[in-house]
Amino acid sequence: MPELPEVETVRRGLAPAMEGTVIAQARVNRPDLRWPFPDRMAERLTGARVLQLRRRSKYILADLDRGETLLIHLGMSGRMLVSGDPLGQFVHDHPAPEKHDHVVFDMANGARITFNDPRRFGAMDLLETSTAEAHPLLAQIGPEPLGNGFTESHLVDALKTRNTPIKSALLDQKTVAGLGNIYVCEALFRAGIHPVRRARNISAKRIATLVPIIRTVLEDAIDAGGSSLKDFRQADGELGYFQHSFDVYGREGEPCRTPDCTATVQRVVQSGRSSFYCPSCQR
DNA sequence: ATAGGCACCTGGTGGC
DNA sequence: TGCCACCAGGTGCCTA
Repeated sequence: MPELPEVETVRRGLAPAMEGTVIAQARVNRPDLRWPFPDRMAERLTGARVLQLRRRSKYILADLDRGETLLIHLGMSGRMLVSGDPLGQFVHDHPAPEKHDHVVFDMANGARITFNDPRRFGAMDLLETSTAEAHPLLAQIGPEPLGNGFTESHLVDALKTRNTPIKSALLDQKTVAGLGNIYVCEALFRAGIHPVRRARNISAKRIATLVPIIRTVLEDAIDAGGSSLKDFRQADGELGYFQHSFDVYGREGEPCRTPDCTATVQRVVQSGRSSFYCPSCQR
């Protein structure tokens, strides 16, 4: 479930097993995910110490002590399983290898990180740390929604000329980083904005309301994900997989959750993807 | 420059 | 049980 909150949850789950620790051995079980891995990736990772795990949009960035940064994207189906952690914080024993385990890091502290991705829309690359932000995959991305750069004036300016549905404009990572199909639907519901409306036709005042709403939607989801980390030991160890209660996403035909609203959640397909909304609350 | 559609890939679900 | 159509949390690339 990798939108920003899930990626942040994964980052937080990986941090205690990886930060400050040497990658004793990195192994790759195939030559590529969405793209070929960089040259000699396993060799370049093996023996490197992870200084810090960062997140930019839906990317995880692992800064290494060799001046390189490992970039990780989970795509649609990517998972990071932590096992064998000596602190007993995660799945204790290494589970049997599974289909689609593409990359494995054995850490010097005994932890094992397994990257599993059935659809292989995920990616890994190695960047020079000092110029990481200039990487083509990162350079065009808009402000972090939980950072200082995501302001009402930014969003108003970014959307006032966009002749595309507000749903599409918010999915565009140049507008704001990290939103995906679920949280755009949820944010538009909370803002009372119909997903099909053209962005430039929505008043600046209404667009401005989206800023705190987007922040809150994402923070709520991160809080929910973070709490699920506590369940790791007895759970099956699936990092980044947690329950979340949605107002509209995936609820086609079910009643709107707004008090006194009698409408049912509708689904409309926009550029090939489902949008869920309440036709009464969202205009 | 911007907008829309396609492609990449596997697995789960529901209908016949 | 088998087969098939359809759906899924992302995003780069190609075309108008």
